[in-house]
Amino acid sequence: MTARTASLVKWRANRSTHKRKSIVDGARREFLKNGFGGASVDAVAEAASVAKMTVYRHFKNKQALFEGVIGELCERIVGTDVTLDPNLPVREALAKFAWVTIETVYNPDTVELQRIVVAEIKRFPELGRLFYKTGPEVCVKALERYLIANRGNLKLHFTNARFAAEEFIELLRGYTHLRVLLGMEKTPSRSVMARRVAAAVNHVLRSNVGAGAAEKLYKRAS
Amino acid sequence: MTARTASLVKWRANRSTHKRKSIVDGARREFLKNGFGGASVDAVAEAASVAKMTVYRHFKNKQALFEGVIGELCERIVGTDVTLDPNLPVREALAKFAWVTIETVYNPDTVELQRIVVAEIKRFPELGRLFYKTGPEVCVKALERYLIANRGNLKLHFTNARFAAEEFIELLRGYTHLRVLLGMEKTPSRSVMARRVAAAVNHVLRSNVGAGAAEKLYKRAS
DNA sequence: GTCTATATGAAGATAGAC
DNA sequence: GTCTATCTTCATATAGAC
Repeated sequence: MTARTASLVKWRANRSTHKRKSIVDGARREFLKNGFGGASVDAVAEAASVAKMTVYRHFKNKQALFEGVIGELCERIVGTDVTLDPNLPVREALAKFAWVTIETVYNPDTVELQRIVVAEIKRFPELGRLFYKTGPEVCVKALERYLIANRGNLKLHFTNARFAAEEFIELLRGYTHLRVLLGMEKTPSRSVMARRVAAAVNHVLRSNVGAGAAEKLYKRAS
Repeated sequence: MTARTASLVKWRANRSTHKRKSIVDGARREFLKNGFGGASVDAVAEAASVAKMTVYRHFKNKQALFEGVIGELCERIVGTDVTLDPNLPVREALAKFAWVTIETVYNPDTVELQRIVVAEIKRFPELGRLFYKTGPEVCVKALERYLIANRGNLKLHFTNARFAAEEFIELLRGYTHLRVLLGMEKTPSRSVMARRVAAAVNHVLRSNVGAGAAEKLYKRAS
């Protein structure tokens, strides 16, 4: 093989992976916007500036494409930093964790992802589990571990760490989340989020710091 | 018009409304099982034991049928008794309300309805509002009114009744609801529900009655 | 009002040239 | 690997007899 043909092969491979990426990007936009049924492969191809056949070259069928896109989304929505800093005072560690979590939960892409996963749960049951394991469960487990580790240090009011962790995130998410899912409200403002952070932290610690203090903790944390 | 033709007309009208009902029933089953896109009008017609044309005779198109079915479902899922009994002690009134609410929330039909409404929120934005107004909002408002009315009587810990009411229902629903929506768990057992009832009531009253007591309250209430 | 039979159109998937 | 053009299926919606 000459140097010239080698570089040609390489260029082709690069172009191929590049196209694959643009297909996945286009498919993500289309799926998030219109759902599985609403997004046509034609639309995906057009969004990716690619011929439809090229889509089928890279993915066996529409379902494989969907699974690929949603799987990738699930894994990247929760970043790496969902641990609670053991060096901070407990209240601050909780508040910082709460801020990271609530911003992820209310991220428009996350909301759209949850909608579409719930919508297609019958057709793709595995995606429901994947979403839960890569998203909510990661957060709950991190918090649970932290609560257990700090059980002795502080007067925390819980008998079951897992249960307490879930309540924490439940209160953090709040009723607003339902309205957002139902398309009645946009992403909540920072002050609304601050209120939720305060509610969650106060509940697990059983004390009374207002939303203002939570806002300060946000500034310090970010 | 003779008596005989009159009765014939009446019989025909009855048959027509009867068919309409069976169409709506069949459509509800199909839509709840397969969603809007997954349910074909053919399937609806077959489920209703009716020719497809008859479906189009009663409903302009598939979307009108869907809106009719979902609308009807929304309105009947929340029964009439979402008021809090002012004659009961506060704790019992709250627990009774909580039981009625949580059983509605976790009713399989309700879960499926929420899934499908969320799924089709882009295509049918009004249905999201309808669902919220006829379901969650009714509960929140009833509780909010009750909390305001009883603010003076008892040492309740809230500054904003609306907010407290939402937190109550949020804790009542619990994290389990997410797992149910994601298809990972079935309808929770009565003991799990009792735990949730206790969590919600305790939170709003800031005290400590366990799930066992809530179970007793359930028996007394039903 | 209800049925059988059919038109219309959209969308998933493929054939074959380059 | 990528494209244009095409096939096929299936679901919405309608026409016309009874």
